[in-house]
Amino acid sequence: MQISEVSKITGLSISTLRYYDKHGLLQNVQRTEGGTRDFSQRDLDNLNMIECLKNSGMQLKDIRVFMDWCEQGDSTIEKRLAMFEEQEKNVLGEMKKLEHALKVIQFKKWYYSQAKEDGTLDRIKNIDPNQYPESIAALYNEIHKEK
Amino acid sequence: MQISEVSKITGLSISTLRYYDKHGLLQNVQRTEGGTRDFSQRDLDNLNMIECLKNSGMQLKDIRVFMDWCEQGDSTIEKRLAMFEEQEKNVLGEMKKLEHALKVIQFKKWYYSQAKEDGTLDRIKNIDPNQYPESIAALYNEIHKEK
DNA sequence: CGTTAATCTGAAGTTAGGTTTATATATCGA
DNA sequence: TCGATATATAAACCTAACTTCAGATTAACG
Repeated sequence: MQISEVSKITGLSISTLRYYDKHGLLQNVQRTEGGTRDFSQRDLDNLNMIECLKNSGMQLKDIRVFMDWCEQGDSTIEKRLAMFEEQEKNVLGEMKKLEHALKVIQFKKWYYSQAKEDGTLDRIKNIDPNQYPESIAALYNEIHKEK
Repeated sequence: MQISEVSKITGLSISTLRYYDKHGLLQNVQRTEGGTRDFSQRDLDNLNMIECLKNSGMQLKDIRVFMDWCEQGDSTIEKRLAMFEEQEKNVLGEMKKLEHALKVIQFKKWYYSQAKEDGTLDRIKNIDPNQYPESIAALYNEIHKEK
């Protein structure tokens, strides 16, 4: 499978694929007689795993370490398990942050939609929080509760 | 309030605070006679908003635009509302990605915990997916269902 | 008042994750 | 086989978001 084909399938640019190969994220990509890369299904699977780990917030250098472990076989099973356990924590942490950000954004959406109706911020910015409608007050309290 | 104090409160480094000021993310930070910054509660509130928008995945240059709009008053209310609506979509998209990544990670945790018990990948890597325990099969199917 | 600690500025350096460019080969359809 | 594409490499370039550095000034303490 040629690099342009893999690019289309994965959505990664050709230069990114070459970059990943060069930096050891794909192991032993086959080459034709002439030297052009010949990707296999296994390479596609690896690219999928890389994409997932990237989406989970992992850095390429750490993904590379993981890929190396995969090459090394059974002796690295425990390390790989530990890595996924660690990464699960990271993802859950990121999700918490996003959830908080989402609440702030939703509160602000309400706030500015009120201002839009009024044509000015004057009223809304002076409202006492305990006069917010119930669902908004709930958001507001979650945003401002201490950790 | 001195820069070192703000640094402690926000957790941002002193150089980051100066960087934000220089790049227009904070408006009109007051200065003492001698020229040292004198942060106000309003600056702290702005830093909080910046932190939130950053956590939601927004870039500093876009946050700067938003901060400028805030300075400009009522004429930018609709723009600000539109920005939060857009940002809500972005956050929801990010959360979807994280949720997918989390499923893959949890599947892999199970996979490698099995391998760890066995001491080898030999058995687990050859199991047919429809022999996975029910909860794992559910994960597996969600991971592999097409979009 | 002196000195130690904190702050200031502009400019250069850093890291991650690519992209672009220049130049050279390879492969493919007619 | 020719000409048009595709691919290869190394090296330079790029952006975001900071950090570090050098040199100067200011503020705080005893």
